Amino acid sequence: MAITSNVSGTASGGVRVRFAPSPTGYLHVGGARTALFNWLFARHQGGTMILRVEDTDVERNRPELVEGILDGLRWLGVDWDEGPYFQSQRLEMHRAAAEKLAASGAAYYCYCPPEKYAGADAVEETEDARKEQGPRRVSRCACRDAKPASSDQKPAIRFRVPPGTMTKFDDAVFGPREVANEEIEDFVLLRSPKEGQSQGAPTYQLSVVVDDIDMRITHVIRGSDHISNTPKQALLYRALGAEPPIFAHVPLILGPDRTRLSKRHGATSVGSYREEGFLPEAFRNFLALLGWSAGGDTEFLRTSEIVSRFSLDGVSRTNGVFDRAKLEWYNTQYLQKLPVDDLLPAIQAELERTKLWQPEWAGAKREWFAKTVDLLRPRTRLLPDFSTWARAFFSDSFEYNAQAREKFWKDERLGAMLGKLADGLAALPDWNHDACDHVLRELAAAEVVKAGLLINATRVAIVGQAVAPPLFDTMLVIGQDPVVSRLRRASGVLASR
RNA sequence: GGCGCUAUGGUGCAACGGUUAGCACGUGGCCCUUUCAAGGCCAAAAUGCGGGUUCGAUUCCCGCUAGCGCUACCA
Repeated sequence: MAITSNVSGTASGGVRVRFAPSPTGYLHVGGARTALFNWLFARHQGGTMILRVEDTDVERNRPELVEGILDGLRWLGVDWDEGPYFQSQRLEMHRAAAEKLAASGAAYYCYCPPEKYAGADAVEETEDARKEQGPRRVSRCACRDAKPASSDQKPAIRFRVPPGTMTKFDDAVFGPREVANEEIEDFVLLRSPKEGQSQGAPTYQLSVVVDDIDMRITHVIRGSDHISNTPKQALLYRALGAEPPIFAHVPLILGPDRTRLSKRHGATSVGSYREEGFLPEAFRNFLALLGWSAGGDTEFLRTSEIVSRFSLDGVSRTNGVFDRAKLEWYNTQYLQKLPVDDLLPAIQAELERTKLWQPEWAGAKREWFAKTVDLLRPRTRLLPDFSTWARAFFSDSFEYNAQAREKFWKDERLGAMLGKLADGLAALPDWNHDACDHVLRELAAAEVVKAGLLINATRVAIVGQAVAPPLFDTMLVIGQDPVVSRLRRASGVLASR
């Protein structure tokens, strides 16, 4: 093919896959999963992951969204070895392919006005007609056989679907497919040029195939909404003298009402889950197991395990519902089970975001930080919990939760008792769990109240929350001086009400 | 309307001719816990319907139904 390529000419051989988003919106979870499956397949096979931006739709295209999509992929941990290539910079190559096909007779010039085929009116007109006719073959344009006598319309190029045969392709998920060519329309390859333009724009069908051939893609892994288009592409491959790749169509992700996941269902962008404070690895684990099965047993799989187990064989053919509750479960599992050191960077980032971070926690007080995170994590669901719910562990400036006060600061005597507790604790020569425990229980006995009353009230006093890790462990990480002063402050608040 | 795909508890998956149909999320209960989680244990909950094939169907075939996808000079 006499067309120029700007694809880097690395050595051939090996698996090559690509993720090809259109910058018409943010990276949504469906696209993210498609990207992830491509990536998992490439990494498992030791192949090459390519990123290609399909930005040929001038109308809907928003170049400024590209960076957001790339960011989403990076956050997800999906990296790529080549690209991003931009389809818009490859138009000449696509046009050349269309012209070549027209020249060889595999395609033809169509002089019909676009309105004849496109537009809401045209579709509706034929809709009724079709209902009465029942099963029928696709109609062929008259231009297929002869150039019309007169037309001032600049031509589009249509693919000439060969009559009388079946078109076949292999799908690693759905198995071998074949359709009668009579069911395939003569689809457009190159649009008729717009007013004032001399050249038409390539269509999606043409561009993907030309690019996939040029980039030597061996496996096309994409959403199953493309499966019906695939015969057209298989035809194009052969017309262009190339063997079609192996296709793998992955099931769609649905909302709770079983319709295709969309904004109506709430958050669908990967970015929104990042902002909510999900851990990328948890999100990845969740996404990987939606429409793919590792084989049964465990569902908590670190990324390296998923990579080593991933295979197209395990991909399901049924569309799946995006289950937010399960995603949250994954997040809590990662928050719980990860080696604490693996978690620290994400929590540091969260605390930096909320201006609570102290540099020494990564240095001299790193051990304290790890211990505190370890203490906190069984009770967290999302990253921001560390700077909201657990704020008092990282700052002296915190508020008393209204429900907590209501629940545990009811007793009138608490103001005085908390003051005495502060005194007792302040006198402690050694700050440890049992000593704190002892002081508190002694006081409870002396005041003839249940220890629980003091424990609960103290918790609110030192962390502002009704829910926190076990009290004496909490005291330990917060430290003697802060605990004492927080108790005095609370005592004052209680006394003055 | 046409063409195609799919069909196991509420959800995600397993069982790929022979199991008391398994696991996980969620739900309910119990244990643990002077908070709340986490954790442990237990429970309820499914093969869409109808025909075949077979000694035997969740599994294979056909029909129906339902859902979804495609049916653009969008991608």
